[in-house]
Amino acid sequence: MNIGDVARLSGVPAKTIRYYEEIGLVKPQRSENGYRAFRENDLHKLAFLGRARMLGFSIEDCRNLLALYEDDTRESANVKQIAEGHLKRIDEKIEQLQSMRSTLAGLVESCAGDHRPDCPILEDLGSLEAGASCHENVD
Amino acid sequence: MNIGDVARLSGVPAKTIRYYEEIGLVKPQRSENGYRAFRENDLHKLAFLGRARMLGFSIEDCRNLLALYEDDTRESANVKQIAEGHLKRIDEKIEQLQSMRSTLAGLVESCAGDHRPDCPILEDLGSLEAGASCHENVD
DNA sequence: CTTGACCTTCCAGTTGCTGGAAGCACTAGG
DNA sequence: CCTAGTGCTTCCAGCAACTGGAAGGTCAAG
Repeated sequence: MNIGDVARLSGVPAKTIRYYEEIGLVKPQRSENGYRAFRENDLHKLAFLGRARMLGFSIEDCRNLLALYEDDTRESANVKQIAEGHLKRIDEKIEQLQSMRSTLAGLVESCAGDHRPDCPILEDLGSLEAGASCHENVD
Repeated sequence: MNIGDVARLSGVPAKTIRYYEEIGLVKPQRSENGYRAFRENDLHKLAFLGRARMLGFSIEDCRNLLALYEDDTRESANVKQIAEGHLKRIDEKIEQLQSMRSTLAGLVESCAGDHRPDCPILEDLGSLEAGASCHENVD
């Protein structure tokens, strides 16, 4: 199979597949003409990666999960541990976003949104006290 | 004020302040010795930026908000529009994360997490059907 | 006069791709 | 046999929003 075929079948864009090869996640063989030659196994790996990425796993998590996927002697505890770690990170992110959301929603609601310049949103943002002390990374 | 002072007072790291200058968000003057010389106004802008970033506004949003902040003839409707747009993006992100979360939580729960290799998480990730058709960007 | 804290610039790296240019490879049609 | 069109290759650049570090200038205290 050429890269276009696996791209279609796995749902992972060709560009991304080349990138995954570059960082060592897949290692397709090469045909005489220099084209990447994918086997069934590669296709499965790519689908695996696509799905894992859709669930928000980092590339490094994916690398580890893939290693476990390929390892018949794995212990499911290791898989679960990675998944739980990720779940925790998701929960933290959700909380952070919800906290942002509630602040922002409050501000939006309090703003008239008319032709006048008065704006509680800008007033809040401009207040020195509001943020000078706390320091979170949102991402 | 030197950069260290405004960094302390605004809560924005010095590195980040230099970056903000580079991309034109602040334009501090310079002292004889080449040091950046910040005035009260710059300090307020930086605090504004810090707070806006904490609420998840993009740099481009911040640029626009800052312009409105500085513009006495603004209409609060413009501010509100930016804030509402951002609020919508936050809500979408939250939904996406919650959808991930529920899938992942289900998988985690179904995994024994013991010394045996059987693992529903890996089985799900490995299934071709699961993700080949849908294509979202998570961020 | 030296130490240390501060400041400067510039360059590289982060995460996970994505777009584009330049250039082969292959297939179908005239 | 030539050509057009599609698909493949590599490499380089760029996105967001910083962050770290090197190499060096500046300033106040002891």
